[in-house]
Amino acid sequence: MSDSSWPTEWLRGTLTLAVLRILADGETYGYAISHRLEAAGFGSIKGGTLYPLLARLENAGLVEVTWRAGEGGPGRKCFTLSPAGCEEYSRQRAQWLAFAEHTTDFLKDPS
Amino acid sequence: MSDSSWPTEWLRGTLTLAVLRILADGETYGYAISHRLEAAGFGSIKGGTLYPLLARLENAGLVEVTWRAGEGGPGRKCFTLSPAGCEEYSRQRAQWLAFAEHTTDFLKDPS
DNA sequence: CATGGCTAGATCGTATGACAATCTAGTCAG
DNA sequence: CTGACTAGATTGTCATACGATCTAGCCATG
Repeated sequence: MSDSSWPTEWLRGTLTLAVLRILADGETYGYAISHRLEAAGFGSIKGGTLYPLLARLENAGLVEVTWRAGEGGPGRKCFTLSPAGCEEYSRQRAQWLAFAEHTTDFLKDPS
Repeated sequence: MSDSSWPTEWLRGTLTLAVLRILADGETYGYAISHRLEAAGFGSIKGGTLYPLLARLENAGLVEVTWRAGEGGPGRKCFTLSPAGCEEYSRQRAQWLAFAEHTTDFLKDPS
């Protein structure tokens, strides 16, 4: 439990969903997202991973972007879930819960 | 149920574990593994995915390989879990169960 | 006997995407 | 002025999943 870094291959798939999950809590920005991911046990996600991912979300119309002047720091690019993003999040969330259950069963069942 | 295979990004991470799971039932060969994966709801895994994966397992010393003459067909390359493979499987299995629980909690908890 | 279909394994080229390293730029403390 | 921290972004590299394709053995049909 202590170190709790999951294999990166597992995180890769979940990362988009995890980001959607965080965005579902309300507007945030990249830097904060990376900290929340780390706090949530997803390890430290690097800029080279996170920013392209956010760009993909933006590109897919799942998030809306606003620039805000930073308080005590540089400007922030803030992200909110678009309606399509909310929908996509619910869909993926439900699907992941089903997937987790499915794989759990698969691993537990004898043959 | 049947048609909707999971997003490939999710399968990617789980695929190795799923193969280990199947190998844990005893000796099999590639072609049969791909059928069992499909039957288990992992979609149809192509040769270009499965054989390199099996080669990686072999390379890592997690499986042992035997050639057997095919009954009514070409020869088969049969795989068994090595002791190290058994250990690795238990480890990954436990870790995945924990991971599934962790992500489930993460998705369910409000903020 | 020739053809096509099934089993079985393997390889190649392409595309995706995660990561480390690096860069710019703003603020603040010393 | 310098260094630390926040914040976003880019670049190059590496791993790997996939589709397509190939070889090869066996069988049934025509």
